[in-house]
Amino acid sequence: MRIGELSERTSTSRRLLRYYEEQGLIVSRRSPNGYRHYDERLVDRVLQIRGLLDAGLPTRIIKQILPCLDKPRVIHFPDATPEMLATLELERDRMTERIECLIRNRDAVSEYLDTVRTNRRPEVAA
Amino acid sequence: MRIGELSERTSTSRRLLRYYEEQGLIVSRRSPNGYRHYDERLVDRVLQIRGLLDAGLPTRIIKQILPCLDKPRVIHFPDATPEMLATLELERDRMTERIECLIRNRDAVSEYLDTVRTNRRPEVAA
DNA sequence: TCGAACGATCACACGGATGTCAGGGTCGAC
DNA sequence: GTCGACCCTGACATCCGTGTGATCGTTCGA
Repeated sequence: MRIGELSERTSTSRRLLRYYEEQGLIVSRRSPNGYRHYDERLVDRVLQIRGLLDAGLPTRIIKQILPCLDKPRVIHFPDATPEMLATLELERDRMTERIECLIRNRDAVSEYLDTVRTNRRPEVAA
Repeated sequence: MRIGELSERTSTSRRLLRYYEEQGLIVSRRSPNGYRHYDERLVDRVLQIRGLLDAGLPTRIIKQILPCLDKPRVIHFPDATPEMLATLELERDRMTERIECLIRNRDAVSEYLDTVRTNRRPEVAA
C-alpha cells in the first residue's frame, strides 16, 4: 500500500510516517516513480510505534526494541552484542518502572473516582 | 525546606521545580525574602510528577490527576463537576492503554532476551 | 566586611515530535 | 491534454520539557 492508505489505517499523518522512516523505525520499498510502498505488516508496526511514543519512549529507544517484536519469533542475534543486550535489559527495566508508576497512579485515580461516586455528600476522609 | 534541598532530594533541577510550580503542579510558601519553602510531602509529589512525565503524560494532565493522589484519602468534590469526572475517567482509561502497551512490549523484549540467551548457551537451557 | 553559596527573575536556546506550506512530479479519469 | 488526487522533498513553525546564563538580592561563616 502507499503512504496515503497507511496513513488512514493508522491515523497517522503522512508527515509522521516519513519521519518514522527517517528515524529508522519503519522501512519502505520505492516504486520507480519514487512512491513509498508499504507491507501489510507495517500497519501493526506503526500502531506499536505510536503506542510506545505515547508511553514516553523516544524514537531512539523504540528503534532498538523493535527488532524484538517480530511476530514469528526470529532472533537476530548474530548482531546482538552483549552491550546491546545490556541496553535492552536496561530499557526493559525502565519500561517496568513506567508500568508500575502508571499502575499506581491509575489505581489512585480509580479509587478517587469510586470514592467520589459513592459518597455524594460533603465529607472528609475519616 | 528550600529549593536546593528539594532539588537534591528529588534529583530535579531547580529550574524544573520552578517550572512545575509555574505549571501549577506544586505549590510553595514564600518567606519574607521571597525564598520558596516546601513541605516535606513535596518530595514524594515531585517524584510522582517526574514518573508521570516520564511515562508520557503532559503537565496539563498531571495537574488534573494530582488531586486524586493525596495520601490521606481526601475528597475534593465540592469542585468536582461531572465533566471533570469524565475527564478523569478518560485519562484513567488512557493510562490503562499505556500500561497495556508497555506490558505487551516489555514482555516481548523480555521474551526476546530469554530466547537469545537460551540459544546462546544451549547447554544451560533448562 | 567580604566572599561563597544560595535564592530570585528573566530570557534565550535546544531537542524531539509534529504541523504546515511551498514547489514540483505522477497518474488516472474525463 | 487537462484536472484532481496523490506522491515527493525541503524548510520553517510550534509546543513542551529542559538547560543555561545574566543579573541581582540574601544569608552566613571566616
